[in-house]
Amino acid sequence: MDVLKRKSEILKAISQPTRLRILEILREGERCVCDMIPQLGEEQANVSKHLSILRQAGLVDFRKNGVSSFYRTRYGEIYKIIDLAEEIVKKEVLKTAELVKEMGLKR
Amino acid sequence: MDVLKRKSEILKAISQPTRLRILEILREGERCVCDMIPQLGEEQANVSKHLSILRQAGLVDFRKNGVSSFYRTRYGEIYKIIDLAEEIVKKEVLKTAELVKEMGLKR
DNA sequence: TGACAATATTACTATATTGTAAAACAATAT
DNA sequence: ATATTGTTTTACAATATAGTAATATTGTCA
Repeated sequence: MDVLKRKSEILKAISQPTRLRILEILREGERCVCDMIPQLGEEQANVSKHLSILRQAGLVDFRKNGVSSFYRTRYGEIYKIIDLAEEIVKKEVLKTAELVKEMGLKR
Repeated sequence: MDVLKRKSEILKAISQPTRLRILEILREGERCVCDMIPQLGEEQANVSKHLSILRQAGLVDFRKNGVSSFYRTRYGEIYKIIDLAEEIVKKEVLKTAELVKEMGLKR
């Protein structure tokens, strides 16, 4: 097994916008697909496909109860990763704000 | 600006195997493109393109010195993200190892 | 100036990804 | 048995991405 490729797969699976939103929902704990669909406002088939990508990437577990499927995240690290990405965004915003401030002063 | 989209962009930029390798080289500090190419064993044009993707994603800074370009990482968070992905891989390996052990005992 | 070296860009092809629509499944209710 | 509900899978079209080859750009040096 190639660790590099595996790391790439994991990060790629996390990186897609709809999947980020799914993971955000699962941050709270186990959730039924039927609950995710309205929250996401995406086609049911689309949600299902993104869930299957997260499954294939080994990032989520799921169990079936009757006709319903319940998903949950497998690794807390996923959220640490997402939060770090958010920190980068925050830093960017901060940098831009400072730049604006500087430009303002120089008028 | 859409934070979700930006997070997605950042993680996607990091997730590609060749770019992960580039970022691994830059972990040590600023590096010249001319040093990266032989280390990566990839086409010059390909390396250049991946660097431009990292630039566009705002993850690296670069400066020119004569004909050479020197790149460096902009955010330490990038490496925290990569290391967390590696932790997930390690956990997976551990799980598999335990499974193998269990199966071994049950023979 | 002209040649060379390092890097970036463009053009192109092959492959992957996303979203949607339609069909298939499986569990439950009628 | 048939219908219904929740979910997954398949098929397809549009778009994005990665890699390679060729070309352009820029700085340096003879």
